Amino acid sequence: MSPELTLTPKQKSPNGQPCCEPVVYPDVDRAHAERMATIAKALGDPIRLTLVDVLRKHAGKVCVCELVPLFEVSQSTLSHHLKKLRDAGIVDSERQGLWAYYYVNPEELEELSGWLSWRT
Amino acid sequence: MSPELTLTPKQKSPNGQPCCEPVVYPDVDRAHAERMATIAKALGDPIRLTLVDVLRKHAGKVCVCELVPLFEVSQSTLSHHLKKLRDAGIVDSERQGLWAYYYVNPEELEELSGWLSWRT
DNA sequence: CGTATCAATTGACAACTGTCGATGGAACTG
DNA sequence: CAGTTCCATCGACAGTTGTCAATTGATACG
Repeated sequence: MSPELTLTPKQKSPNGQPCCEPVVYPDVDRAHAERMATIAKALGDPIRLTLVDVLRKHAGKVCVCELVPLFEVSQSTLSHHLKKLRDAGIVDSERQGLWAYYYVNPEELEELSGWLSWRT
Repeated sequence: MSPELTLTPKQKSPNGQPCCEPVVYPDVDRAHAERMATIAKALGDPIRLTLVDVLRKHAGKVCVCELVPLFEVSQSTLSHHLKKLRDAGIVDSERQGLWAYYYVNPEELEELSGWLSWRT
């Protein structure tokens, strides 16, 4: 399964020398990696990932009061998760009277999505 | 920018009633969400995300001693990050003499990648 | 054998996370 | 105005995270 390109077999380097020079470098720069890691971190909790799933599959805005009963956590915990998603830019919300409606910003997922589905 | 489907405008529910029934449900089940969240969490740090980038773009196995100088953290911190990636199943390693070679398990990224690139 | 090298593990520590119950503020109802 | 409802925020708390320096264990060299 693992790629079987025979790599340059390492030799022990002479005494006092570091073992090797770096021969590989990242393709993503630091800012790029930080933005994507922020998004990934926000998705790194089952509740938040499911929230994004619900909001994304439902084309439109969803009231918080419909989201709360989907999970077995308190209302304040859910509010906290929604805030994390907002802070990461993945979702946004809008107040209408008593209710708060949430929706996904699909563009914010694109960078990570593109990187993740990179092929050869 | 935001989807402008006019949602069923909510009415205040009669006293003592909850505001609404949930009308939306997740498409992902709990186990599915947990697996993907585990992967996302592992990618939720810039160093780990960059490590995966390096390992993935380099078709083959990369020696830890080449990875360490790419980042401004100590060897033990990098080892810790590699362990997290291993624990999540994203990478695997192989010892050869003194050296440890790491490589990506691309299949482990597919589930999250597929979910993330979902369209309408 | 003794020394050097690479990488994993340990222990420590501050920072952050997920959770809850309680509180607060805005907006609607009567 | 007084009472309700929805949702965000606060304070607390145990658990996890990212980091380092120091140690350990395996392997190689002379």
